[in-house]
Amino acid sequence: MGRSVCCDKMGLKKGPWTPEEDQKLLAYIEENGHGSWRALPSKAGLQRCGKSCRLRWTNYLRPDIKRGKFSLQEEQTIIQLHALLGNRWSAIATHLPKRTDNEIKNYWNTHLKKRLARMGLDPVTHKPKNGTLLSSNGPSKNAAKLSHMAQWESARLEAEARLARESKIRLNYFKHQLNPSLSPDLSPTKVAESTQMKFKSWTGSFSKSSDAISGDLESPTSTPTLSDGTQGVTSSGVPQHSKQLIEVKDATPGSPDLALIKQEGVNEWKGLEGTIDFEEIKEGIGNKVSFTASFHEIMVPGLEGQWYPGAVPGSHNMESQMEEGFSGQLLNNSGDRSLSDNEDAGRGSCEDNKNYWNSILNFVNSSPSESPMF
DNA sequence: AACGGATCCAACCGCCCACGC
DNA sequence: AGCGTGGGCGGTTGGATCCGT
Repeated sequence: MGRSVCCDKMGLKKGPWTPEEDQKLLAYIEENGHGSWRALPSKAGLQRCGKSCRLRWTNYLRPDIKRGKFSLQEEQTIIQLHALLGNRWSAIATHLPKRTDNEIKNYWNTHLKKRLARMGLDPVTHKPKNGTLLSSNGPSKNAAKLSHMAQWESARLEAEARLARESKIRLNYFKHQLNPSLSPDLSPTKVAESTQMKFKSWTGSFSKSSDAISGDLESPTSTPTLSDGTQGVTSSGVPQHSKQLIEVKDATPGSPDLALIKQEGVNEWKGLEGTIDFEEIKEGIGNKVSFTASFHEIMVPGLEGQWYPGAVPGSHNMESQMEEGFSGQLLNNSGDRSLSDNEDAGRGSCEDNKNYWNSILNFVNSSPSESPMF
């Protein structure tokens, strides 16, 4: 497999970046985007390799990076996730908004790892080194429980991470709906191709007068019918078009929010839990404006091959929910989960789980002045 | 003040994987 | 199928800074 020629062999600069280099890189990316990292340095007038530029951008210059001291909450998140995921810094970083994997990795290596070691916990396994910590039932039994819980949590986190990725893609998709020029690669088809998602999609034209939209919708194409009577999804994720949607109201052109729709043969209105993409304004006559629109209801996979609407029901702040939701739920649920999970799973193990995290966090939360270990 | 060890963290290195040809 | 390339990831390095003696 080919390997890119490293920087020094090409006579390119290495080492710390100067403010001038940062400025050049920032200015170029702000104007052109990064595109191909390999081609970027010459275009931006930098004597650096593309990889160095990419790292500098992703770890330092990117505008959505939070720098500075880690909060207590962030520390807790890192410790919890590291216990479950190990050194998978990028996976951990997905749960810490605005922190880079490199920063988290450094913080772990320089602060948290040592702190755990001082507390008598193995930084790799997060288990007591001598088997005495947290032990009320005997070291071996406790260790077995911890291992078992860690396996469950790890599996659960894998699923969480997958959902988080999908939500991120969905978020980008909504952003694409708002401003396609910012994210040209996030068309419905491309998004669906890149993840386990499908789109119910309708296309039609209608007119708007005053604040409401109503009118007939017609479809340019025919589509397969699903078993539940809804329309237009292909397994490949390529949107199909439907004749089913016949009326629309309470929708705002350009808005990704909810709309009320009524399907053929159905009397009641229902909220479209997806996004509405108004493609063009065709004409305006008096106070009436006609639109050509396409509607995409995002479907995400559930268990046993079922598909569910992917939007957040009733949400009027979909974006913030998707950005904060999973990591927030993850953390908040670490204790509450024990009360809401399937009771057949065993309340005792849930309590152990809660105690496990509490015990870790109690130690971590203890300031040096409060703990004899520091 | 000077020195040396400890700590921090930006940056680099090397491996891996996905993708296109 | 094999190769070249781009990019992501985790591990490591080394210069800068801090801190104790």
